[in-house]
Amino acid sequence: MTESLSISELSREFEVTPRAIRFYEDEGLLHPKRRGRQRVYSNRDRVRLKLILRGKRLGFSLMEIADMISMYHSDPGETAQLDYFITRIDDRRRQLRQQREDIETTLNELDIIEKQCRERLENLEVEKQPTHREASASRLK
Amino acid sequence: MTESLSISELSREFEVTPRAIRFYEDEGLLHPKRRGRQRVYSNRDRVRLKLILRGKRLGFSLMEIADMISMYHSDPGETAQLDYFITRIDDRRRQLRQQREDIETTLNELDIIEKQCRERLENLEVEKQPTHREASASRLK
DNA sequence: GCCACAATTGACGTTTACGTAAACGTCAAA
DNA sequence: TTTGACGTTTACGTAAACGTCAATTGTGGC
Repeated sequence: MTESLSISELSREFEVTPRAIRFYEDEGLLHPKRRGRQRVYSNRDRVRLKLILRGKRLGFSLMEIADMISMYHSDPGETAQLDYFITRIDDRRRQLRQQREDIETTLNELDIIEKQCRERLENLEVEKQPTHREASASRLK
Repeated sequence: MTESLSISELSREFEVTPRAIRFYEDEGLLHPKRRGRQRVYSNRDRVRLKLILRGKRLGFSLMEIADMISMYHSDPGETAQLDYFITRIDDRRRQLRQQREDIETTLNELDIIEKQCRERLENLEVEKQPTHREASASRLK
């Protein structure tokens, strides 16, 4: 059941180049098995790649992403390490909340801008047909 | 009332280096006035810088940010341009929504991870005091 | 066994977003 | 007048994240 994929299959599935995937491995973010020289990606690797790409969409650097992924599996033994670990989690959380806030703000602004655009569009439509023709309904181009 | 700032004042206010600010100008994202050779930043420039930094926090490239900022002020005259404009807005919106979704997912995962950490922490505390000492309250280091 | 094609491994190139250093102007305080 | 503290331009350096190209090396299919 543990599907194993070649690099090109994985590449197509996530729309990233094989080069990128190999690069992530060089950077220690992926550790596929090998069949001879060939890389074989397990389902676990797929999940990791998904995490990497999600991190990228959020603008994180590969190092930050590596750090986050390590959180998923690391099992720090000592209390001090656990404390530090939790601190790191908190930092990430703060950062993500900030981003979420930035997104809300930007989305609101986009709404306003689009509204202005649509108004401007309507005005242009009206200008184009200044005659007594009735309601200028939506015109299909 | 239109406060005018020097580059170092602006730099301190937003915690970016003067170098970065000049770079944004080179890239066409800022257009401060000049008093002689010196740059003078108006309130409008401050707002722009704020937008730039917000874009950066969201992981956008300077080019994308420039594009977004242009949306705030551009006044496309033709209908076709307006249509294209609205398309661009929609694209950005889609991207931002995706990011927001990614953030929610990640935040949830962080919650789970932290919870596991805290459980592990409690276990460690218990292990350290296996005697009949009463409730192990919080210890200050 | 041979061929086409996929995969691998270097190695160098490229873009983005600044950092850093050099060399100089400016103005006010000591 | 010297000395900082800023500011400017020019230029080169750099780290990150791949792209690109070449040279090999398997490897499945006939």
